[in-house]
Amino acid sequence: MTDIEKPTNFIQQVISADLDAGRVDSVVTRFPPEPNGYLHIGHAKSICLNFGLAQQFGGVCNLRFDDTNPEKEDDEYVQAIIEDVRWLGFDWAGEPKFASDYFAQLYSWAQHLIREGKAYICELNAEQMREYRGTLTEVGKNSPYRERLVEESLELLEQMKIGAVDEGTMTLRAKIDMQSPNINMRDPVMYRIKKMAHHRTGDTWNIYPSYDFAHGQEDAIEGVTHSVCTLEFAANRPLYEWFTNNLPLPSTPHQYEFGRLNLNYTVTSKRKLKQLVDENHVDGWDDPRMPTISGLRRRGVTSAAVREFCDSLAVAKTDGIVDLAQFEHFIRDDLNETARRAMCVLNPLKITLSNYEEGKEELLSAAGHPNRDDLPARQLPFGREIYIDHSDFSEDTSLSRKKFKRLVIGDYVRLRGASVIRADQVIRDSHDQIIEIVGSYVPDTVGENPPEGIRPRGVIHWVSATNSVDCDLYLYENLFTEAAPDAGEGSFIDHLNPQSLKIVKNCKAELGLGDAVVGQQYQFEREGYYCLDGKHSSAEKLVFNRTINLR
RNA sequence: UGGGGCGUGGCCAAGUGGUUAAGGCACCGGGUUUUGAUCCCGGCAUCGGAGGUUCGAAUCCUCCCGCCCCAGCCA
Repeated sequence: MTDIEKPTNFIQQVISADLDAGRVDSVVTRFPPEPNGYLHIGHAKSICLNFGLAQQFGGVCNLRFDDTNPEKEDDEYVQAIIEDVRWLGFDWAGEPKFASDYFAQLYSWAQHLIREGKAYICELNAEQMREYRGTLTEVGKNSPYRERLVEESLELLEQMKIGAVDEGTMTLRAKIDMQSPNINMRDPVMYRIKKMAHHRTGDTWNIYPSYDFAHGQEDAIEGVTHSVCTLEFAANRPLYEWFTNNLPLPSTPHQYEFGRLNLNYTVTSKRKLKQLVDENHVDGWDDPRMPTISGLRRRGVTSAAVREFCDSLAVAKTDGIVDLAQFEHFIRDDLNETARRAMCVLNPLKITLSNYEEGKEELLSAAGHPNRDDLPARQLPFGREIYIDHSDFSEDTSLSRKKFKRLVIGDYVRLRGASVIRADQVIRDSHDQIIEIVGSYVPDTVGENPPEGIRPRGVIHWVSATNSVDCDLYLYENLFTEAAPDAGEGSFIDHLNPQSLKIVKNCKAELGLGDAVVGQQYQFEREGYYCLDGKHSSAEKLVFNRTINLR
């Protein structure tokens, strides 16, 4: 596509070096979401990175669900994530993987560490454990259970596993260093008791491995060579390495961290997105205002646009906030190329062309796209009565041609794909509101320049008043009024934009839009990009979502 | 404050001692245009600060300043 060589990021450099030095034979990456929510644009960056890396180096990428905490996880999320990754255009190696598939293996590795004297059952409760852990500036102190006998720990772990121990009373901990300046190394928890059914393993287990005890081992089992995660896990890397170094693993993966994506005027935290859904601030996870993959899809954003955007992002260790305008650029860029053109009048104002034969209707042909002839042409019914948008007419005839390239009394304008017309007279109702314009058309100007002396001020869109389809338009704005909804005091909820959804009813769309299908993008010329909403649209009522306006 | 990480134009960034300091977004001019769209042309920084090393530093050293992450039996 582009002949400009893209600079390589630091992870690509590491992989190249590993390949060159023979440290790895082929690349294996993974995208490891926890199925506790829907994927969002931030995940898209990680997905494009991980699957992209595998593609670039001829390796493979796994989709792995990190389902180590049954508390917040659900199969609903598993299915949604699978759909979203597919929609983004990626395919994983083999079947999706699950951390829960490795629970038995993890358990025996835990026993291994106990036997090696590197793990123990601790009976400190949560509060005590916090006290013993120390703080950022003070070292911690050893748990009184730290030197428990191996056999005893082994037996207690088994008791925990079968459900004979109460939640919160015991944990399995790695015996590392309570004096470590890295708090993550102060005897971290490997297993905690949760007498809770797991969405895949049911009630087989009463204990579940912690993220730290699970992640590196999952990577090792799958032969992941480069385990790429976000910056906040950097402090966990020594622990990741401690486990991979102290366990008899089938391979030794390595962790690399990059900066997660932050976008202004939106939130990208599963917790906050879930709150928006749970408190009904939005119409579900796939509300078109949500930065979720499903929301973007419903909004009409193409997966190509998401991919292009993600590829434009730097993979580095800086944590900046990307301007929403950058994402919007890629959305428009793709839609401009792919969206079919159509016309829709949001705020209809009737124009009667007095010199056009009454009862006559002709079919005009318009291009499906200005510079693509592979898209089918459209048929536009044209007659004596048409609609234009109210905002395309002004009574102020002093407006300069340059400033107002639309219709004014006594002047001409080109109807897109049709004739040049002139406005002659304004008709008002009893409240002095303009309800109709009487005008005239210039014969033989369809696809032809008007005669000398007639200079249209501009080109406006229109639709037949007698042969069109009605529809409602959902216009979306940013969900938040603040660039950084999370910043400052108060809740991000306080910064919700009350104007984020505006519904415009009874719009007039060109006839062909009656056959619009979900998943097809349209550009309503001079208005913006739209798509049929799968949730609100029905046979009787067409509903279109505005993906984004034109610049 | 202990540990880890990061600071290049309004935003995202490339840059790994010698280049006129890439590119994209945004913005501002101008041209084309039956979408005030697209497209095209042009404009737009001395690199957090201060010292130092060097013939030469955004790139190396020192000190300072600022921001982010870690004190869940979350991930």
